Order: sequence, then C-alpha cells, then structure tokens
Amino acid sequence: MNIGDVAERTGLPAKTIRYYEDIGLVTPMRGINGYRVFDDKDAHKLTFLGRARALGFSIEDCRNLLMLWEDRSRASADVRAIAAQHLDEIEQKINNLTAMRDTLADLVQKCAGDDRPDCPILTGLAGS
Amino acid sequence: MNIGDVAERTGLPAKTIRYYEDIGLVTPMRGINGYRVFDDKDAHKLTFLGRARALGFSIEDCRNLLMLWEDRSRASADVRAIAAQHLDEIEQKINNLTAMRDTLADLVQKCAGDDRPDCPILTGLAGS
DNA sequence: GCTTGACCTTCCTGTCACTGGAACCCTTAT
DNA sequence: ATAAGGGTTCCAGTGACAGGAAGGTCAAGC
Repeated sequence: MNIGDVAERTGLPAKTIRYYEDIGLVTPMRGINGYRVFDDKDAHKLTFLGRARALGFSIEDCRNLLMLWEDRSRASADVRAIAAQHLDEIEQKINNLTAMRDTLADLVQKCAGDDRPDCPILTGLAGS
Repeated sequence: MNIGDVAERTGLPAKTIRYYEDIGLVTPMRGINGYRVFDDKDAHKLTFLGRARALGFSIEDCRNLLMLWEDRSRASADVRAIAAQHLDEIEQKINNLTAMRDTLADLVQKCAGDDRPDCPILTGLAGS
C-alpha cells in the first residue's frame, strides 16, 4: 500500500502518517521509487494509533501502548495503569471545564444582551 | 509597579505579562532604566486577562473582550455573543471528553489489571 | 567603595501534534 | 508530449507560553 491507501483505510491524513514515521511510531518499507510501502501490520498499528489518539492519549502514551501491544508477554496491569491515569486526567479536565461552564453560564444568563452598555459579564471578569 | 509586583498582584507569571505586552494586550510605560512600569489600570487589565484566560477564553477573545471593556458605549449584546459562543465551545469539549471518558472507563473496568497478558484495553483499541 | 543577591532586560529555543506550502519526482492516461 | 494526480523532502507556522543564557540595575550590608 502507498501512503494514500493507508490514509484512506485508517482515516488518518497522509501528513500525520509521515509525522508518525518521523517520530518513530511506524517504520514502513520503501519501494525502489522512494515511496513508502505499508503492509497490514503497519495499517493495524496506524488504526491503533488513530483510536488511541481519538481517546485523547498523548503521543508518548501511544508509544508506550504500542510497545505493550507488541509485547505478547506484557502484564495487563501495565496497560491498565496508563489508561487509568489518562482516565484521571480526563476526569480532571471535565471537572475544570464544568466549573468554567457554570461560571460562564451564570454570567451569560445575567447579561441582558441588548443595546445598553451595562454588562455583568465584563464586570464579573474585572473584579471579584 | 515593576513587573514582579504586578505579577504577584495579578497571579500571572512575569513571563506571561511580557508576552502579553509583546502581543499588544498591555502597554506599560518604561522607566529610565528600561524597566516596565505598570499603573493601576495595567494591573486591572491584567487581572481581567487572568480571569478571562482562566475561563478558557482564547487570547483573541480576550483581546476583543478587553476592547469592549474599554469601550464605555459598547452594547452588552456584543459581549454576550462572544461569551455565549465560548460557552458553546466549552459544552462541546465537555461532551467530547465525556464520551472519551465513558469509552475509556468501560475499557479500564473490563481489564483485570493483573500479571496476565490478556488485556481488553489493547484489543479494544486494536480493532472494533 | 565593593560585593552580593535579587530583580530586571532582550533574545533564542522548545513545547505538542500536527498543518500548509513550495519545489520537485513518479506513474498513468490521453 | 502533456496533464493530472499521486508521491517525496524540507521549512515555516500554529497557541500560549516556559526555560534559559547573557547581561544591566538596584538596595543593603560590610
């Protein structure tokens, strides 16, 4: 497969796949014309990467997960530790965003949103 | 006030304040020694910026909000529009993260997390 | 007067995970 | 022969700063 084919199969942009090769996440063969040649194993890796990234894992997390994925003798606890920590981070983000939303929703709700200059959003942001 | 004083008063790192000057959000005076000199107005602006950033507004949003804040004749609708759109974006992020969390929590919950290599997290990421 | 240490300055680089674009090569169809 | 639609490399930019080097300034203590 050329990069375009694997891009379509995995849903990842070709640019992203080249970047993943750059940082060593995949190492496709090269044809005589210099084109990258991907086999099924590469495509599976990229699919794996796409899903892990979609779940918000960092590239370094993905690198570790890939290593664990390729290590047939790994302990599931190792994988679980990475995932559980990432889960914590996601929950933390959700909590932060929820707090933001509540504050902001309160300000927006208090603002008349008309032609007058008086605006509780700005005064809310200005001082406590 | 020197930059250290205003940093302490606003809770923003000095680096951040210099950056804000760089991109034109604040324009403090300069003393004969070349030091930045901040007045109360600058400090208030920076406090405003700190709160708006803490609520997740982008720098460009902040720039617009600052302009509206300084424009005594603005319509509150203008402010409300920015805030309401940002609120939408926040809700969108929360929804995305919540979906991520649910998927990931499901995988983590299914994983034994012991010494055995069998791991539903990895198989879940690998194929559908 | 001299030193010490804290504070300030500018400038350059690095972060994260790509994305866009330029300039050029390869393949296939017309 | 040419045009389109792949592919390649390399360089620059994104957002919002953070880290650090190299050097100037200030106030206090000796």
